[in-house]
Amino acid sequence: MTKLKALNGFKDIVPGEVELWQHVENTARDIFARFSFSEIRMPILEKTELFARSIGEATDIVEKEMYTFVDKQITMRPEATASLLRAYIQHGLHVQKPVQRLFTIGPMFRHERPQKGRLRQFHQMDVEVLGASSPRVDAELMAMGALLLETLGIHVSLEMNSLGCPDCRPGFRKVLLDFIKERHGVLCDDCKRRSTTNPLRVLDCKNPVCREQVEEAPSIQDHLCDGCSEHFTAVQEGLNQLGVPYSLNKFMVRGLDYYSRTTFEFITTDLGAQAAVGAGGRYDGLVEQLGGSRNVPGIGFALGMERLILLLQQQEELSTPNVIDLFVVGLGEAASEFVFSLVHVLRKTGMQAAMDHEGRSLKSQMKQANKAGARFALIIGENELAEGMAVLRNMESQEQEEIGIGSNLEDISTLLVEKI
RNA sequence: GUGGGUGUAGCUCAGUUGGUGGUAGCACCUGGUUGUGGCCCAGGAGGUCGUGGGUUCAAGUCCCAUCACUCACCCCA
Repeated sequence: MTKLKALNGFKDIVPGEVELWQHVENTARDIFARFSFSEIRMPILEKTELFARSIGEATDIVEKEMYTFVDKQITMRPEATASLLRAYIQHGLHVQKPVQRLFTIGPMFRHERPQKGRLRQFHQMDVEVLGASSPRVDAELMAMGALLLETLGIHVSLEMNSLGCPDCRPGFRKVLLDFIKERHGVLCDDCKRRSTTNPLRVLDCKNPVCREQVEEAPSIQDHLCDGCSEHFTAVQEGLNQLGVPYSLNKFMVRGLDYYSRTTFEFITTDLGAQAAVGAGGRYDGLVEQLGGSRNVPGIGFALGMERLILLLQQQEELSTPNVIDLFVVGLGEAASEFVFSLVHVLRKTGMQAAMDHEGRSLKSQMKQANKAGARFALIIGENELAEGMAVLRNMESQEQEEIGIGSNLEDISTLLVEKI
């Protein structure tokens, strides 16, 4: 029989590792709550059309990376924003509150070749603000992301750009295309292709030759319309006011079609080829494009959880040893049976209690208690059982005392809660 | 889709010019203590050497194929 394994690009998160995930999630939930975000959870399957309409028909994600049930026209979400907006529109959340602040945490699916920090099922923490157009919200959101990463102890840099809007981007695109045409011959093959598919992408090519060529390229920041320009300036002022360090990157482009104006990335150099641990931006036309009300601006970003975890793991081996309250040792069949009942009563009172079910020796059970991180061990053998007492050992101080135990388990439980 | 690297115990890895699979480390079990954990010591268990073919008296080692994993390109969190 062939061994069954998880699919390529799909990973189990096992005990010892899952604690780190919980830590990241708990920290995020705490910070999101401080910024008045509410959680929303959406299904993983959506109509294929939703992603085609939001992310863009011509993007790599939609063209070749989606897990789609072709016969049913449904797709496992490759990102969260589209689903979240669908839910927002479907439930008329804009009516309940003019500004909705929402976050969601969960798995996303893209059929790419896996590599470091990139999986086929990966997890994102996704944050969106709907109905707010103020540049202060852009700054506030970036400040929240920066605070979360800082709280987690992850060192990144924040880079920002503006992609303009449907009014000014086409103009810049033309200027850029002219610039590219002049150097078309020396650009790499990928960029030759990009110059027709998505010229803005040429700006962030990693090829050294292209980089050099593009150094002198026109900056979109010089071609913004008045509205976009004012917004861009105000976002920077907001970041300055909040003391959030950032740098402007005129080469930064985003891969999804829906972005407008502000875009940003939290960047690291410690993840191999994967630079972005988080990225996002404004998408003012998207709600309307998906059939929602007009003039509902939006902005949001996503953090890649696997990437955060990788960074935390390589920054320091932080081990969170498990700790329990009490390990109850039972020696002999009669004592074990008694302990079986006692442990359950202890657990009902809220105590983290454990025992051995294999009838092992005292020494072995003490080892288990130690490994489980028990603060106390309660030893009950045949003698103790007969005499109505037990030995309570403080595992750290090694002090032990005899306590009287009757047949009433609740009384024993109460006594132990006092002692421990 | 394209290119590179790696497959030996649950994990991390040795394995020489081809000559019997490692007293290796971590983890696990038992004992050293008639009923007391961590440290130490002794012992034990654990393997189709990824899989299939080929060369050879002999293959973990050389050759071919295949699968898996991994890193990178593309793209993205």
